[in-house]
Amino acid sequence: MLDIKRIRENPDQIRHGIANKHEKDRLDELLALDARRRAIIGDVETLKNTRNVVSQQIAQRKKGGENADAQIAEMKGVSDAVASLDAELRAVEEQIADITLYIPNMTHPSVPVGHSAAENVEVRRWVPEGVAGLNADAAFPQLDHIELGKRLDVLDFERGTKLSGSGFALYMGKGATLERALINFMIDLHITTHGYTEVFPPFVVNAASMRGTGQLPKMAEDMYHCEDEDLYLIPTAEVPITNIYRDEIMQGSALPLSLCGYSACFRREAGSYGKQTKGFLRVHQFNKVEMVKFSAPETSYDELEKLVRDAEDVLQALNIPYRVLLLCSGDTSFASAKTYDIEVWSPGENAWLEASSCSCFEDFQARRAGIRFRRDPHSKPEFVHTLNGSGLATSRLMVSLLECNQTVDGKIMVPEALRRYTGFDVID
RNA sequence: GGAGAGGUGGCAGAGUGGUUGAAUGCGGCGGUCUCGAAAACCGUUAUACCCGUAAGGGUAUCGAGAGUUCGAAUCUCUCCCUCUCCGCCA
Repeated sequence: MLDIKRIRENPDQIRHGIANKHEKDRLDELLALDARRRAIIGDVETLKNTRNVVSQQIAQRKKGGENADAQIAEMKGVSDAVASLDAELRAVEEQIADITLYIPNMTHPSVPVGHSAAENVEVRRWVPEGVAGLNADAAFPQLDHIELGKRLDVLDFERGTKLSGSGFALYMGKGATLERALINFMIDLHITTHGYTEVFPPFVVNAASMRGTGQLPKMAEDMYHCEDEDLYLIPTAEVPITNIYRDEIMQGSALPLSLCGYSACFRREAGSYGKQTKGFLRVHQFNKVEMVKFSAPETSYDELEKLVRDAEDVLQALNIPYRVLLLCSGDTSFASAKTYDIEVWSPGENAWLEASSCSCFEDFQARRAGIRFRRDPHSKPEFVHTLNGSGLATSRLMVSLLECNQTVDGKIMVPEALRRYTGFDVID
């Protein structure tokens, strides 16, 4: 959510920002409502002031045994006027909220303006020696993760579908162990060498939390919803972890605060038919370790760079080839001001797969969620800047991990760094 | 699922329908005292919005909403949430 004052004072800038993200522009309507709102407030507060003053006088007169019928009659009219103005004000404010909740965050000046993924900018890539399709020819035919998973009996997409429907994976044997090892490895790396505090959040949250991080109202169709309780399955641990401090005022000395946690992630992926859907490429439930930061405004972009490096560290430790993209405005999500995607290499698909998305939201989420901080015990509360990034999602990572480490005889070598977590060196 | 209790400031906890934005205590901040600290004492300590260059002024907020009233933290109704006990259960 943007500050209404900022919109009022820089309408052209906001108009550009909305256009850059290809969202609907309802600014004229909004500005008219805003003007109406302030006019009503001026009127109604004057009336309320008279009411308060005269009510005091009535109390005084009654105390002194005087008659106050004239004042009481007068105030009856005032109260009626207040009631009708208040009703109109509420209606106007509702309309304002309806519009502002759909205004996207403005992108940072360093974000290239563009329409689609084609205009994203690769900022760097990290590729170890001998990667098939990138800096070497394949020495043998590269199997994809589905084939590998089936042959080694570690991934069973057919039975996952039987259990829950398409888009639900079933890990078996060493595949299940590898998944668990990966999660533990990533969390340990972040909490021991990157300074994060571990969190284990609920996987189901209320509507207020979803509104706080921006999933609601816009993304309602993409989420699993429990009707009876009006609760939502989280699409990412960003939601519960960012909302930990919703409607709170943090101490400035606590910033920047870095949290990280694992969660299962649930996404309906409504309307994604026809996109890459096989195997792990697009699933309704996957595992992810999420990093979340709360920062003072002046350091948030430094924190974003660190966040990306923290995610990259995971991939380098696992020897997985990747590239980092700076997303163009049109590909940057609704709530984000600047986003880097990290894509891992899939020899089986001969393509890059998005495995992480690291974003700075500036105060966009903080405004919605009411997350503030005080620089000093006496200073005014200010909104924090929030950031988050996957560190990382295991499903796409698993694709790359299996495919990049396959051997000519169809086994998979476990990366060195993971072995103390898996307890085995090879899947065969 | 059954029965009960309760939601007031950072926390604890008062509050006959009329200077109650709200007593008191704790905590926080500033100060006095001290070589320094503790203790004690004094002072101070909510947020949002509107008008205003500012100084300042105004309005709202005691879980949420509606009602009664000239006037509601206080009375009525509805809803939400939390807690306790019983039942069930990983």
